[in-house]
Amino acid sequence: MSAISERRERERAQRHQLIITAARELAEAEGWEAVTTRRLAERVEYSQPVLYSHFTGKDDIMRAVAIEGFGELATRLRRARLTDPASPAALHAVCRAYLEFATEQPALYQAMFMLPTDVKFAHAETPPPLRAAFDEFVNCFHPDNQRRELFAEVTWSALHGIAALTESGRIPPNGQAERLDFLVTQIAATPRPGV
Amino acid sequence: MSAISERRERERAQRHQLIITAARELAEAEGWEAVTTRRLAERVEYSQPVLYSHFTGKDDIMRAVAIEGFGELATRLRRARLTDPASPAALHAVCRAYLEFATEQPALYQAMFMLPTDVKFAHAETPPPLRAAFDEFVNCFHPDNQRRELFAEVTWSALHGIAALTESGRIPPNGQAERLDFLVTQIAATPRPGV
DNA sequence: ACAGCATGTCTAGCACTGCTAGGATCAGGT
DNA sequence: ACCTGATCCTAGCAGTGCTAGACATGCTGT
Repeated sequence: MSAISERRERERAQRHQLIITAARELAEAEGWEAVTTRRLAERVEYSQPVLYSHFTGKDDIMRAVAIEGFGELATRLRRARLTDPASPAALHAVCRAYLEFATEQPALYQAMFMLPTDVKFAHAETPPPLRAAFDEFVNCFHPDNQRRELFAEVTWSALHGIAALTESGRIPPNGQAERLDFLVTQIAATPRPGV
Repeated sequence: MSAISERRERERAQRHQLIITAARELAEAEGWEAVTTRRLAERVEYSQPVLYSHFTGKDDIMRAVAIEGFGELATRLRRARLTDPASPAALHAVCRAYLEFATEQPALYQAMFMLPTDVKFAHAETPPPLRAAFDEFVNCFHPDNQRRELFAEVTWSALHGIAALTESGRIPPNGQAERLDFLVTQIAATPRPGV
């Protein structure tokens, strides 16, 4: 392997990442429906078919963006949890961090959790960063709690519901803090009949 | 207005409904991405432009399907609530009915709550059936509860999260009952520090 | 009863989409 | 110096939502 082909391989890897970043920026700026292969190719200053030498298609590019997002989400959730590891505070911090992530980067969040995907979630082939992000929720609950996974699953689902409905304009963006407080309070509560 | 033009208007109204039903069936059978204006036109046995004499475009057809769904959802939720109006049981029944609705008719649910839309939700122009559906959640909580709307909002969001993540394969379909039980228990609980 | 108007419908086409086949260009090794 | 293989681009395909213009039909005023 010559130095020249090494350089080529390096450039190829850079271009791979360039495509991912360009797709992400374009989606964040104008939405995923504006991310067409032509515009993307123009943006990375190559012709359209070059995209298909890196990815199998548009879906594959979106999947790459999503996986990049899983890593970032995991680190943000982890940092939030470790900032205040006391029991209910940690859950509250992680949940807030999750909602912030979703609102700050709506297109990225869409690629990760809303648009059709074939990324395996609760599965053996689950990307490790995704599993890591989920585990941040699990770790908010006491290790003795045998239903931690269930707790985490429902918490995550509820947060996703809030994020998704807010992003599509089906829930007013105001009062997010109240919803968050209420959700965390109830999840962390010891069941007692009431209402 | 002659009898003939009355008949025409009647036929036109029928065709309007026919388009909506055809779109809905096609979406339910093969997903919304398979609902193209050409296939839809072929299905109703008219040419493509006829669709545009009834609706402003594909979005408009999907909105019509969604609005039809809001009515059906409202009646189902209402029936569930009235079957067992006692306090926590009603909430449980309504939530279960919501999830059943989402799983039984995934494409319809998508049009209503997942795909981009410009239907106003918490707003003056909200379609009455949608408001009625939401009120079924509100009515699960005691009228003295000054935060009923918040309760309902978060409950709905959590259910939507579960439904959305399940439908897109991001959550395994098994264990839906456990998630439902847990959610309702926590929402109905009187807050007490725990975990 | 008939000309003219209005309504309704269709064929054909536009600009766009994701994706791909084929040829041209250029570097590498012999 | 030549061949080989990889790389990249131009051009094109089938399909998308949507629309303009032609055509036929049937209602209406004289």
